Amino acid sequence: MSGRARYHHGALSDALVDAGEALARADGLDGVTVRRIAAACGVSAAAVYRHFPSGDHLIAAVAQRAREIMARDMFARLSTAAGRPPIDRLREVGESYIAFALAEPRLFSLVSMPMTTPPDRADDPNAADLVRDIVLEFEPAGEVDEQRVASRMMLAQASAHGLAVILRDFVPDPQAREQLIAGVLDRVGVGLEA
Amino acid sequence: MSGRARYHHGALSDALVDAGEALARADGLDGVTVRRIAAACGVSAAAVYRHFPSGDHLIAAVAQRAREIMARDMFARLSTAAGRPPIDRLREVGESYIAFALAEPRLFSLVSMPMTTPPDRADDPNAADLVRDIVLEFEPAGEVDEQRVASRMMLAQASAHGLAVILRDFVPDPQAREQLIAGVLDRVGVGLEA
DNA sequence: CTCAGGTGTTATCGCCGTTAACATCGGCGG
DNA sequence: CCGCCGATGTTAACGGCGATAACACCTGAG
Repeated sequence: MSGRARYHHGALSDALVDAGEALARADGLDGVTVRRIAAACGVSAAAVYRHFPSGDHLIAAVAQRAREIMARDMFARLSTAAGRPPIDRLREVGESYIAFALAEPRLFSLVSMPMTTPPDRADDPNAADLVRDIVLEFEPAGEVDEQRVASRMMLAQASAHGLAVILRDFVPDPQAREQLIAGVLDRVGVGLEA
Repeated sequence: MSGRARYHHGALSDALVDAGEALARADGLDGVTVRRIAAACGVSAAAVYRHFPSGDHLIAAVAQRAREIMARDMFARLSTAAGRPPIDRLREVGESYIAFALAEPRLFSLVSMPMTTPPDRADDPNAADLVRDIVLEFEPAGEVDEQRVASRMMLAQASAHGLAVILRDFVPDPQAREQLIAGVLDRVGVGLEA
C-alpha cells in the first residue's frame, strides 16, 4: 500500500531536515520554522516533537546539514588542487567558503549559527579539521607549535568568515567582491606564511 | 504637573531606544521585541508604531545606538595611542572591537546586524571611517591606490569581526582568547603592511 | 474657544513554539 | 490469530510575537 498516504510517515526525521534545507534555501532563517517545516512534510507541527526535543534542535539539525553541504563543496574544490603547496590549498578553501556564502547566502546564515548540538557524526566532512590538516603542513617536521597552529587556523577562518559576511551584507557589486576577495586573501596569505 | 504621570510621554522615541539598549544588554537579541520595549517604557505596544514604521526600524535604531557606543569605546582607547604609527593604532582599533564583542556579547549581536537603515547622522563616530583614515596613512603621499586601501580596510575589518564572533561562540577560555587575539593580530599586521 | 492632528489606548488578527489529550498504526507475546 | 502497547501521528489550546484598526485624549494654532 505504498501508493496510499500512510498514517505513519516512516522517515519523518530526515524528511523534516530535508524540508528545512529547502525552506532555508528559499526564505533564509525566517523560513525555517517548526510549523512551516512540518507543513512542507504534510504533517502537523506537533509531530515534530516526536523526533526533536525542541524546534531549536530541528533548526540545529538543518544547520548541520548546511555545514555538510558546504564542506562537500570545499572538499570537491580542494580535490582539484591536490599536490599544490599548502598555502594554495588554504586559499582554495577560503575562496570556497566565501563563494558558498555569496552563492547561498540564506543557507549560509544557518552555517554561521553557533552550534548548540555537537555534530552527531564526528567523522563526516568538517571544515575546521580540514583547515587544521593543511595548516599543520606549515610546521617543521616533528615539532608542532600548537599555538602557532591555532593562530594560523584562526587567521584563516576568521578572515574568511568576516570577509564573507561583510561582502554579503555590504558589498552587492560582484566585481567589487572579486577584487576584495583577491586583495584580502593575498594579504592573508602573507600573514599565514609569516 | 511634572510629578504626575502624563498621558503624553514627551520623548518616547528616545526612551524606546534607551529601553531597547538596556534589554539588549540584559537578554540579547531575543529581549529586543516591540512589546517588551514598550512595556519597559510603561506604554502600550501600539504606541511604538507612532514613532517607528515597524519593529525592525526600532531594532535598527537600537543597533545604531550600540554601534555608537562601541565607536565611542574605540575612539577613547585610540586617543591613548595618539602619535603612534598607523599599524599600532590599527591594532588598537581591532583590539577594541574584539574586546567590546567579548565584554558585551549581547549588545554586540546588534552591532553586527546588517544595517537596514543608513545612520541618520553621518557625522557621528563611525568605525569604518576611522579605519579608513588610519589605512590612508599607509599610502604614499599624493597617490592613493583605492583598491589597496579597500583591501587593507577589508582585511582589518574582516579579521577583527571574524575573530570576535569565533571567539565569542567557540572559545570560552579567556586565556586562550588572549593568546589567539595576540597571535592573529600579529599576523594580520604583517598582512596589512605587505 | 474650537478643532485638527499628534500621540496614546484597547481589541483583534495571524503566526509562532510548545504542550496536553486523544487516535491510530504496527509489531510482539500469548 | 488476537490483543495489547509503544511509537507516531492528530486536534485543540495557551501565551507571546508583530501589526493594524478604531477609538480617546491632549495640545497648540487660528
